[in-house]
Amino acid sequence: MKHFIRVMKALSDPNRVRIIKLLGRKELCVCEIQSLLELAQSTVSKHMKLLEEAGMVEFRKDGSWIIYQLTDGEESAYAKVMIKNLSDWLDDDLELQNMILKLALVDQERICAA
Amino acid sequence: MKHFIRVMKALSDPNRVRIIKLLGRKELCVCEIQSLLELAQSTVSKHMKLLEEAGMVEFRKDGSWIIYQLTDGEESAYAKVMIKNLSDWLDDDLELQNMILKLALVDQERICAA
DNA sequence: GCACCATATCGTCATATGGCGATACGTCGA
DNA sequence: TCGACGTATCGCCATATGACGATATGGTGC
Repeated sequence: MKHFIRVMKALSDPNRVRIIKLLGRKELCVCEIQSLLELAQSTVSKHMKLLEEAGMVEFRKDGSWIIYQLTDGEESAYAKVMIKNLSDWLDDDLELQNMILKLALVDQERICAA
Repeated sequence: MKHFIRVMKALSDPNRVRIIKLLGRKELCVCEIQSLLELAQSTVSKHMKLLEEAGMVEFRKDGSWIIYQLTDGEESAYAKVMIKNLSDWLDDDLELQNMILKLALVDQERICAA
């Protein structure tokens, strides 16, 4: 129950859902997510921590960059199913579409906040 | 996005998830849910309203009883999928198992709080 | 060592959430 | 009509949540 609730809470915030959708397209570092969502860096950092604790994202380090990607879902069945569901859902969301357009600009090089 | 968030928020509370699981077994009136979950009647009523707004439950009247059941999911694709998922999930939850045992006692007649 | 950048953590604030009791509404039976 | 029961709504409170800025941490490069 606890694990399930954690996944549901993780997906109860529009910005976190957007992060999942964006990561479905491409792995991203924190500052890119910050730039795409137009949130304070500390806010994004907190969101990523929650998503990680829910088993939905994982990260690797590249220098001082922390690069997040969706998990394969081996650790959390709930997270795995929800990631799968979300890959089909919400593609008609306008705000998300705009972010994905911006994401295309990042496609070649990392664009960070500062 | 709004609809999706509404479903996720509806499922972000353990008591509401328990209600969904119980309704998966049997339609129930508010006072039965109140008795099974051991919550105040006003609390249950509020939960049911949220679940209804998320498109997860619907109700019919039987005298002064309001009898809730899971929706068929025609109005909300998100609710439909989550109800389907939950039918397989969380069966190992102990608190839920106890409630289902109590539910068996209600199987023949309605047992209400007062 | 020192700046600089990316990220995490902390403190604070406004608002949302989940709980309760009190009360109002609606139905049924006497 | 009145009382009893089932339910909904309201007001209140404690805690959780999501946002921010300020500050700490950790890696890069000079």
